[in-house]
Amino acid sequence: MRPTMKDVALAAGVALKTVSRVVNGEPGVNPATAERVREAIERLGYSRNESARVLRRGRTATVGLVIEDVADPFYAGLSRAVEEVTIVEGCLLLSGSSGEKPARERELVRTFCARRVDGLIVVPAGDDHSYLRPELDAGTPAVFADRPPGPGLDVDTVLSDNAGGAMEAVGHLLAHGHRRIAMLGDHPSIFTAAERLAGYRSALGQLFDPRLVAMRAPTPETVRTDLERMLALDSPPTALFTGNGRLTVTALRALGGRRMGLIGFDDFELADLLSPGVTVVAQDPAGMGRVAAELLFRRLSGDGGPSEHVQLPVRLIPRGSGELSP
Amino acid sequence: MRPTMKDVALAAGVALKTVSRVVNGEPGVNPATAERVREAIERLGYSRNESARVLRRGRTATVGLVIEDVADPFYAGLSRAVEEVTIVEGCLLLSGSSGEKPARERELVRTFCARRVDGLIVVPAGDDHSYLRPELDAGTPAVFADRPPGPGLDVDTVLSDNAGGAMEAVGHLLAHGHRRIAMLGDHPSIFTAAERLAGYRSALGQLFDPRLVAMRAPTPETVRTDLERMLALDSPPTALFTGNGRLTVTALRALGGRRMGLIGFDDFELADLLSPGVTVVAQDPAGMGRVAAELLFRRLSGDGGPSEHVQLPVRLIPRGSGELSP
DNA sequence: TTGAAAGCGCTAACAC
DNA sequence: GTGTTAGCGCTTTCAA
Repeated sequence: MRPTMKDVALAAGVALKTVSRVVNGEPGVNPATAERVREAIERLGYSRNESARVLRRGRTATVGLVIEDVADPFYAGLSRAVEEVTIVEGCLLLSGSSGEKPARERELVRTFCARRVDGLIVVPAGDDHSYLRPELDAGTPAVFADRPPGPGLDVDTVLSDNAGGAMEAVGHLLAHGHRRIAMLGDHPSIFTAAERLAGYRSALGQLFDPRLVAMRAPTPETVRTDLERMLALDSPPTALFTGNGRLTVTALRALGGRRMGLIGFDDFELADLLSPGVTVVAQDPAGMGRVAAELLFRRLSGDGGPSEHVQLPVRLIPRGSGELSP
Repeated sequence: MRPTMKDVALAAGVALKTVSRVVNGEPGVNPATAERVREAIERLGYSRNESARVLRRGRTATVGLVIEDVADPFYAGLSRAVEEVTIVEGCLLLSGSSGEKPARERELVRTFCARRVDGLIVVPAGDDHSYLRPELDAGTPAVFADRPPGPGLDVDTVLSDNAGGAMEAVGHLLAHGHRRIAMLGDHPSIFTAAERLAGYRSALGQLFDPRLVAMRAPTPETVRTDLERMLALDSPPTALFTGNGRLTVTALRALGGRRMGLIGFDDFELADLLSPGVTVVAQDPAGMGRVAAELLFRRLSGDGGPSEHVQLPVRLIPRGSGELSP
């Protein structure tokens, strides 16, 4: 069907290896011969079969990326940054969304490994990564982003300063006079959610009140219910800290214009256009992707040093909602 | 390094072919033998080398997706839908962002083809796709989404009803009493931008005024400049039609709370939370991705019928900004 | 039910 | 400079 090197060699009247040399830009080919080969390539519409090349060389020039959901702006930004670095390094990106399901994460990683990706960047959904052991031992490096791997796996990680960001957010609300500060977070089995809860708690100290905390997978209904319950308390919250971008938006809808101190973890588009503007603790998804990818490519180029653990700073952006008084 | 079928065969005391049969679930293997093989596979941590398999079989079980930018919510939604279908079909997704650069689109397609993807889904950046001819001839089907291919290429397409949506938007503003309706759109060399401009123009008829139209790659500065120019006219616009999601958001910022009729093409998160809510013509990015992917897989399973051209409906969602009177 | 041999398209190692 | 040979790990074909 498609022409092969052999076909090109035949057409150009040279040996197969000469075609290979031309295709790969190897030195030591007579310019005239090379020209003849190039002409045959053009004429036959030849393009190198990468599968064969990969099989022979052992490197696929492909990186696998497992995230939670490409349709989530945070992970979309991360993906784009990973892709950017990957392209520069001459590699391609295989990617897949786990949808927060450990089984799917595992399935994706397995599939990527069967395709012999050179390396992996994983935003884990589960917390048992023992299945990665053989792959790591076989020399496929992995970098974990956003969340660390389960116990027993010593790999590079790139995480945001989740606890610090939450502390800063709550501290900011405290500084503006709030004493009853509620938190809506994702299920604490998710690393980032647990870290942010820890930061929230430590910033509140004595003021901590478990009735002002709701941690579970958010839907419009659960958020509404949780908020209503809290607002019906004897001393209701005057401010709210939301544990991720989706929660912030859902909470804004549930609040329906009710005036209340609010700081959300994660920045989101249009946060500045709402009134009041929404104060957020901004992460840097693109930075996270870039750093993770660069770390991976350093490993791929032979860096065998001890595993690195990068913590990315977060940034509080005051826009109004976090500066309301109680 | 990694164990091969040969290693497994040796360990299990069978021939290589028997291992192959077990790995691929082919019938006609003695259960006891199969068990022995499985045990050896487990013990050695064997996993099939897909590159070798691909080389032999000719099919990669991989689909290539070229979009404009994963970090754009529209394309992120499309990607996720494509991924969904792809996974169900047992394939993997290679994807890349063209960043609206024809050269990069071409490069990505080339690279994907060199990896022998089974099929392609392309949101084109350029309008010359003659380079795809050899790939199509070699039997790699392609589906174009969001925008059609350049002239001379007869492939399946999945497009939104861009002109119809624009007409509906402008008609809606007219019905609410507006007569001076401006349009901000992307550069008309982009298919969707041109189509939406055509719809705008045809809905306006005699009311069309070229001074109320600005079509160019949007940046905060250009949008601000264009709007200021229009608003300084003797009879300034009382309403605005924006040609895509990014433009809508940028225009909202530039307007800075100024009360003005507004309908944007593309829905966006939080459009309902602004005040007034932003009326939009919503596309269905996930539907587009799904339909394109399904079309591709129908081709892959042998459907050789004439090329299909799906047009997806759009939906006007009134939220307030499009219902303001002049 | 099992196995031996050939070969997918390419690159590495070595002649010439 | 150029060509020959071997073999990457698998599936296909055919034989036992």
